[in-house]
Formats: sequence, C-alpha cells, structure tokens
Amino acid sequence: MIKCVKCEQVDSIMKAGYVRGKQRYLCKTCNYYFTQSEKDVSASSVMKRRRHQTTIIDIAKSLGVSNSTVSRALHGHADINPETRQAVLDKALQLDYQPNQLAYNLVKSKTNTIGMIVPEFHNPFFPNVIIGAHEVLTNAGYNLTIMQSNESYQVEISNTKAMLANRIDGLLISLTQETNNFDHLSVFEKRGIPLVLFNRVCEQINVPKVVVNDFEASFLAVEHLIMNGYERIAHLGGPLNLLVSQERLRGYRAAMEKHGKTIEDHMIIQGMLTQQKARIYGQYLLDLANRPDAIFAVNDSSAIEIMLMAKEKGISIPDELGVVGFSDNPESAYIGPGLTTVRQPTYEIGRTTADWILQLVDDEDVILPEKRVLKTELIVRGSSRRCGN
Amino acid sequence: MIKCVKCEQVDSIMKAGYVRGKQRYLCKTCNYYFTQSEKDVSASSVMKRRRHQTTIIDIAKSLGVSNSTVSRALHGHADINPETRQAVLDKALQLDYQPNQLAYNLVKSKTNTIGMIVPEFHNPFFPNVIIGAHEVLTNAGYNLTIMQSNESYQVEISNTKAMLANRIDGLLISLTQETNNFDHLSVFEKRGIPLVLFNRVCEQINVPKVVVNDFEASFLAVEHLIMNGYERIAHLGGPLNLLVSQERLRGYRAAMEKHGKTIEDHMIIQGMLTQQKARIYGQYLLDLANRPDAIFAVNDSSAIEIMLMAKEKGISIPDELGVVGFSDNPESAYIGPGLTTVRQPTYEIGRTTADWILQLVDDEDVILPEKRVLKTELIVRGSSRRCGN
DNA sequence: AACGTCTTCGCAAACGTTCCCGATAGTTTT
DNA sequence: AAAACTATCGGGAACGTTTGCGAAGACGTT
Repeated sequence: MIKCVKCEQVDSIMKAGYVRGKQRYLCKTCNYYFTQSEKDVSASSVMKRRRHQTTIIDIAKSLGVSNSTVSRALHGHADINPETRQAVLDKALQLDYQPNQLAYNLVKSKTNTIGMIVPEFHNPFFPNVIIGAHEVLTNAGYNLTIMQSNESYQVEISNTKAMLANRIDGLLISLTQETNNFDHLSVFEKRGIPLVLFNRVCEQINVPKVVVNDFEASFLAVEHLIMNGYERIAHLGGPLNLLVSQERLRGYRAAMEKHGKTIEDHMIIQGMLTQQKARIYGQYLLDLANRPDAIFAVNDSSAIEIMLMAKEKGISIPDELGVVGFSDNPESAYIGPGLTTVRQPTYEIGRTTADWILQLVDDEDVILPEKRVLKTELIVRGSSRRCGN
Repeated sequence: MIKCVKCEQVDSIMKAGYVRGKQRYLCKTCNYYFTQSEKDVSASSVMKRRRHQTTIIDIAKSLGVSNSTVSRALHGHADINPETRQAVLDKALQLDYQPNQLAYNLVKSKTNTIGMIVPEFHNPFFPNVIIGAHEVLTNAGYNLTIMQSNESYQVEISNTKAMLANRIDGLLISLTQETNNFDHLSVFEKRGIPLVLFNRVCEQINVPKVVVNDFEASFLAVEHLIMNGYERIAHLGGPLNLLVSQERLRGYRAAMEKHGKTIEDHMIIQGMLTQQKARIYGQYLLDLANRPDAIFAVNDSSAIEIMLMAKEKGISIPDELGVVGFSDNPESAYIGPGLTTVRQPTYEIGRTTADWILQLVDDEDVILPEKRVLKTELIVRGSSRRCGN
C-alpha cells in the first residue's frame, strides 16, 4: 500500500530505517528515499501556535490591499490616496497594530540606538554624563543602551562585540584603565560606525573626543593652594595609564614649578583610588615625618577620605592641612568646612558627546576628528581657604 | 526597433509617456504597457553599493556548504561534523564575521533586552536602582535600555510604545506621578511580555511589584523624633497620587496618633518637592507663628533645604528643630550635624526587580503576582539626636 | 539480502518590513 | 488621436538568521 512518491510504484518499496520517529522507505526502481509519517501531525501543528501580533500583512489582507500600500500609508509617504490612507490608519488602530521595529531594523540595517560604554558607575560622574547624553538622544528620537566595562579590558572588548552585533548606529565610549590596545575600536571605523570618545580618551585613535581641560584645572587648583600659603603639596593621582591622570599630574607639576616649590617624589602617589586605597595612601601621607601641608586629590571621594582621617587625627582643616578634590560630588559642598574642588561639566560632557554622535550618524560626510575641551570650574570652599581670599 | 516584450511585434508600438525617467511604450496589438530604460543602469547599481558586512552566507559560499551548516556550526549545535565546524569557525574568524543580532531578533522574536522606564534621573535614587538592575541583567547576558518618562504620563505612554516596537523581552517600570490609567501597561500582559513595577507602583494592575516598607519606615522615623522629645512635627510629603506618598503619610499619622500627638493639618504639606518648592514650603513652616519643632521630609534634598534655611534663620539643629529626611543621599552624611534619614536599599531594589524579570522571561509558567517589600534602615545622625540616645 | 541506526548536511520556509519597479487608468496637452 | 502627465496601487526582492524536515550515505545486525 506504500507508493513511491516518484515512480508511483508499490512493489519495489522496502523499509529503510526510522528517522525522527517516522518510517523511512526506499524505492528500488527509482532508488529514491522518502519518509512517511505514521501519526497525524495536526496535533503538533496546533501545539506550536504562537501568540500572534498584528502585522502589516494582517492589515493589508483585511483591507484587500497590498503590503506596500499599508506601509506607505503608515509612513505618510506619497503615492497614496488620502481615503486609502485613512482606511489603513483606522484599521491599524482597530487591530492594535504595533510596528515591528526588529523587521525595520533588519531591512534598514540601522537601529536608532546609540551605545554607550562606561568603565564604572560608582562615582556620580558617569551617571551624570549618561543623564546629559540621554536627554539629547531622546529628544532626537534615539535610544540609548548602556554597558559597563567594569574597568576590564576584556569586558570592554566583549561589550564592543555586543554593540556590533546589535548594530548600534553610533558608540560613545570612555575607556578602561587597562585599555592599551585599540583594535576593537578601529573595527567601528572599518564598519563606518561613528565613534566618540569622552573623558577616558586616547591619542592612538583618530576619532572625535570630548574632554575637560585637566591640565589647566589641576594647574589652577594647585596654584590656588599655593596662593593660600601651602608649601608642601602632595598629589593623590589616578592610574598613570589614563591620559586624565597624566594631564592632572602635569598640571600639578607645572604649578609647583612655576612657583618654585620643590616636588618631592614620595609625595606623589598614583593609582586606582578605591576608598580602601585612599585610606591607605592618606594614612601614609598624614603619618609622614615631614607631613604635607596640603593634598590635591584627583577625585572627591579620596579628598573626603583624607578630610575624615585628618579630623580623626586632630589635624585641623584648612589651618594645618589644605585639601582640594576633583569633580564636585554632591557631598563635597556639605562636608566639614566644605571641600574645594574642580567642578566638571558632567551634563555638558554627555550632551556634547551625544550632539556629536548625532551629527556623525546623520551626515555621511566625514567630519574631521577634533578634540573638544570643556571648561571646568574651581569651586573654592573651606578646605583650602586660609588667607581670607 | 522597439519590440513588444509580449508579442514581439515591432510595428504596433507607440510611446506612452515617461515614468521615472524611462520611456514607456504601449503595444497596440496585445495592449500591453512596458518601459525600457534609455540609460544603462550599471552606474546606479554601482552607486548604491553598500558597505558589506560578512554574513553567514559569505562563509557558506566560501566553504561550499549551506547556510544551515554554518549556522549550526556557529552555535555548537548537534548534527555537525567536528571538522566542518572547525573549518567554519576558522573561516568566520578569518572573514571577521560578526553575527547580525537584528536578523536573529527578527526570527526569534526576542531581543535579549530588558527595558526600564524611570520618571526622572535627578535624585540619586533611580540611577542607583539602574546600577543594581544593570549588574544583574548584564551577568545574565541581557541588555538594558533605559527610558525616562520625565514625570509625564504622555511621555510614559510613548515610551511604552517604543518599548513594544523594539520588542523588549521584559519591562521594569516606575510610574509617573501623573499616571492614573494603566491601559498602556495591560498591553504588555496581553502580549505576554513580563512586567515588574518598582518604587512607584499601583494597585490597579496585577503584576509583581518591588517596594520598600514605606509605612513602617515613616512610622519609625516619626517615632524616633518623638522619642527625642519633639512634639509638633510637620510633614513635608510627596504628591498624594503616589502610593509611596500615601504610605509615608500613613506612617506619619500612625506614629503621631500612637503617641498622642495632635496632628495639625496645616503642618502637613504634600506636593512635588522640587528644590524651589522645598524652599517655599520650608519658608512657610519655619515662619509659622507656632512653628514646628521638627520636620519629617519625604526626601533628603528637601530636608537639606530645610536645614540650610534653619541655619540662615539662626534656628539651631537639633536643639530647636529636628529634621529627618528620606533616602540617604550621599550629601546627607556630611551636612551640618548630619541628616537623620531613611536609607533605601536602592541597589537591592534594582537587583530584585531584575532578578524577577529574568525569572518571568525564562519561565513560561505564570508566577503569581506578588509584592516584595524590601527593608529600609533609619540612619540616625545629628539632625534629630537631642536626648543623647 | 533485508532492515535498522547514525551522522552529516542541504533546502526552503519563515520572521515583518521597506522600497524599487512597473502596471493601470484617468486626464491633459500637443 | 497620439503623446505626456498624474495619481494609485501591487509584485516581489532584499535584509540575515534559525530550524524543521528530508536526503544521502556509511555501517551494523539479523
């Protein structure tokens, strides 16, 4: 009773094993393998019935028009009769049509999404940058997906890969302190995906960058300390492979040299300033035989840690110890006599990078790589004001 | 010389206008319209040559196998010869293949992305929640896209629409203070997209919620004030359409009543506490003829504003005025005598919501809606410590 | 020889859009 | 009346995957 599906023969059929639960046959005459399901498959086909979302095709069918017409109507394109358009729009509303962005993305090969990779979240700096960028991107109709490299080069690489796979339209990135190789970034250039670096930038790659005037800011901060009569100023700096750390160190040195202060190498400490590290370094500096009379720290949390330790040790601020931080965290305005610090325009950084990426995404024309330097502001508070000025 | 493309006739051809730059003809015999481009189209086809990214098809072609084989090899599926797989992997590396997540998303109808909508960014509360959720989601291999409703119901609706269009796998949302209608949320239920509410929740919709023990926290905070000898305690509350505001007000009232304190209605102010509003309300309260001897504010920024104003007016804290805030912002530890406040487990809130949405995304089985209540902690500082306890 | 098992791979249909072309018909100009 | 123009609409390829199902052998077992 089994007929070959090709030659319609019945005699020369022989069994040839099972495949996925179905009997398999071989026709000896035409030498053709074929299978025949024993059970009806209706049950399984019912099983995998998925939740259906109304598509353009549904609208087209129910209106008796073509997909293209519906698509045109939905997008207010030309070549469409106003009545037809209205009918489509009504039907879309009635069927609760929600466009499938995924299909759109695939065909257009763009996602209306900008990616952002930041090294960490724990200082308020990056969250604020995100807020600024988010505002600009949202207003321009773009989404923002954020990833966190956690200061790890390997994670940064996997982040960029994920960004590539997700076909973001542009990338905003602030580098890891471990990042010394930039191949994972040049991939974006090759792919024609715009890229903007901010804060943690590098010189080795030729893309737009947004930074602040770290050198100048440090210079002014240290000069401010000197003007207030501090002589032996220590520097608590960040890891030296970061450009920002180098620049801030340069500013410190320049100010010291300009005013003829001797720079004592053991008073310069560079490294990743976790809270624990800040305490250790602070301990070291404050217990020094010939202890510094001021400390310029590269972030506010370290500066505050120093202030707390000084308070514990009975060292008065600003009389016996001047302290200056960097970034103007919210708590810096309220602690002790107030922490003098360098305010970074965080929102502005976010807005600027976002503005820039939007330009690059929209314009196909290559815009020359440029470094945009935003201005910081020295906020003078009690922790460094010793001369009444 | 023009032949009809159907009947091959030459004589009965006549011109019939232009369409998009091409001459159009009509064959009179077979009554058939057709066009014939005058210029060669090679130029234009070269023009629109797009940047090509290597696809699975490229690998398949260069290896002489089929797409399916490549796909299976790339995903470590079964039914694949180890040698073939290795060849595919090598070729993929060689051609710098990056999978196209968009195509994957389309065919799988999922995006590996969780959406999050928050009303605002300016308090550190939501950024911290984001950090917690981000951590969990990243570890689980999910992306996070964040949108901001800006406390506007309309924006919230458009946000949810965008989330739907982008086919997120799950949504975390904290509602706007304007949100009284929840149709835009029930859409997610209908679509089978899991939803978790946090912080700004509502009772009208039956989904998992993550909140803190607002009532209890308020109760304890006010009781703490009473224990410290404060009698006439004012309450600076949030907008009353928010459940959190209602709960905190309830806690305030309960504590006052339990200890037999009279609740004076003009000492309860509810509203959106911007910095400006906080100043206005604070002014009002502190200038009252029979001024309160303590203020329980519903967030720290308002409490701090009160403290600053008290300082300006020469009202001593905590002797003449006790102040308690809510949320434990970073600056609260450092201001004046220290601000007593209710610490919210922000990271934990983020982690919990994220954990939950991941469960819902993975399990098709419906988990019963449940409200998870996280514990707050009363952080006692100088602004309310009057009895040495 | 007849039948069963196992491994490996290809075909082709989705997934839901967008958009290039051309088709059709009515109207206007030459 | 021929030619041109205008306004609408449909067909169908493309976007790059995944995956169900079957094909083609090789080999083992009665």
